[in-house]
Amino acid sequence: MTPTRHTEATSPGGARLPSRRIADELRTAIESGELTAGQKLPSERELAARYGTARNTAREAFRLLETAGLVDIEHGSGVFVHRPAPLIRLGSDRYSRKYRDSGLSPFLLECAKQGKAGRFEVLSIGRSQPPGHVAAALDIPADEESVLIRENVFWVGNDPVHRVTTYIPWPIAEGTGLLQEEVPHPYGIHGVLEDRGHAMARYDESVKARPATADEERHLRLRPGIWVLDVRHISYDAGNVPYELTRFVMRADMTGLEYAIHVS
Amino acid sequence: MTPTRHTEATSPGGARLPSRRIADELRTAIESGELTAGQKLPSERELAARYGTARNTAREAFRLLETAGLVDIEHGSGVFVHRPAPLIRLGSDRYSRKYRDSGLSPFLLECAKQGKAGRFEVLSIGRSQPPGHVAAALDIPADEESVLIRENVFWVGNDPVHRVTTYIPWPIAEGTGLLQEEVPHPYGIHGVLEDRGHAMARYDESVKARPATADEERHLRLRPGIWVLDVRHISYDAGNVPYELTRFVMRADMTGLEYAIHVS
DNA sequence: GAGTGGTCTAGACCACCTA
DNA sequence: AGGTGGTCTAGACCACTCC
Repeated sequence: MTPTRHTEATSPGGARLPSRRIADELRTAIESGELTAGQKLPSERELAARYGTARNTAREAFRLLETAGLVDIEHGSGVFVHRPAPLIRLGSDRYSRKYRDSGLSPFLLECAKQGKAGRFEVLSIGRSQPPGHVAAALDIPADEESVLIRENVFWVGNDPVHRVTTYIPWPIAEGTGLLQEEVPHPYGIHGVLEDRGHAMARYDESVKARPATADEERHLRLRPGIWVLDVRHISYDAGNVPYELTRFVMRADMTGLEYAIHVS
Repeated sequence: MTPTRHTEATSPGGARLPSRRIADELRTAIESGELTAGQKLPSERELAARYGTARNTAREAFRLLETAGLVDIEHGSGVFVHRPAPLIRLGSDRYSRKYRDSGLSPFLLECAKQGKAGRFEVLSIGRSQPPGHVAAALDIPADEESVLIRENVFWVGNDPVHRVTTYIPWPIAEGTGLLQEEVPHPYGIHGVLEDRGHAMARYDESVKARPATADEERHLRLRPGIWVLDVRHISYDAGNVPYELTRFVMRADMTGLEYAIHVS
């Protein structure tokens, strides 16, 4: 009940525990810059010997640091000071018409801007029943095959970073060629929808972070403990019709979002 | 190299491991709804006995589930199916003048909208040297005491949820009363700055997620493994002058962001 | 005080990486 | 092959919670 005050402690109260003590000393060395990103730490066995503990205790110290994002544990190789991954940044202007000349879809546009090689892989395409919250947002029936669903994985270099699911009301998608893998427009899905009479006038995005599901860990090749950003995007045309909903699940250690907001 | 395909497996390859097996069975029970949020799981000792393993193995199973966000482990009480915390949602219109009548600052406005009791606690106020990236963004010298810094913790109910640091160029803050704890304006800091000639015309926000630091775990009372949203907010006035930078560190399990974007 | 999780020991064997 | 982390055992004692 009475919170202990410490000037320097990183593990209040538990500083006496061997695993915390080992972790704290390594943490201090990392945060002070004495150990630099990518540098290899002593092995579990060596730390255990050095501190006179069981190997499991040294191991527990490494776990604490891994959970805090300070080290990367690599099976068979060793433990290394965490090396932050380069971010792919998504700007709120990525749908702007000013980039139309680039002939790139929003995701590839961002990759190009940031000098990265991006591509997307199609997981599935099909007409089907929408989840309830999608039906509600797009104002379509939940009990019919009322949406086209496209599932993609976006890659940056050799890393799968985004798991993307797009829902388009079937009456809008029908006959546009969006059932095929190859999107029949240089500007991507949004180009097709615009030709169909739905030009983006505004969009809403809601952002949450949460641990990855087992499924997402597989698709995005995540080690346990990495969180994802879960973004729900809804596009509206000039008539205020919601004509497209996309859910982005993005590995949070490699993704940044940037929004420019005008205040009225 | 050859990824194994499983129809039902949640832990590819490792399904043979006792800890994974225990975790997978509990995970299935949770995801199927057989165990519901808040429900108590068997104790480590009971699981160990039931599966004929050492207690540590049952314990490891619980750790796997905790990392995935599926259970909450409570020292002395037991392990419970994870009960998601209610979100505090921050909308991109929270600085809009249309809410001026409410007489609430943006954060308290959001709390009121969502029927929650919000308050903020002042950690520190002072004139000091800005960090380099702040100096660059606000276009002020990094080697002088050129900013006013206010550090707050925002509370929702009994939970500290946001750690907030605001930087205001000293020439703007000087003489406004912002050095005192009590902000001399019903609309908060932004009211004061507006009276000072800096009305918000637009703002930029960049969003990232990352594990909490030890310091943040303490201030926000987080258990290890919880990530935070790290938001860098810069306000611009009608003359395009950046007059305020705020860094929000928000516990990601209790925070949602919502943006409405107009496309041109 | 009984029951729960938290930490630790001292060993063993397995899985993976690098050479 | 040798070194590294990954998992497991069968105990022990500590710290916390709840009755």
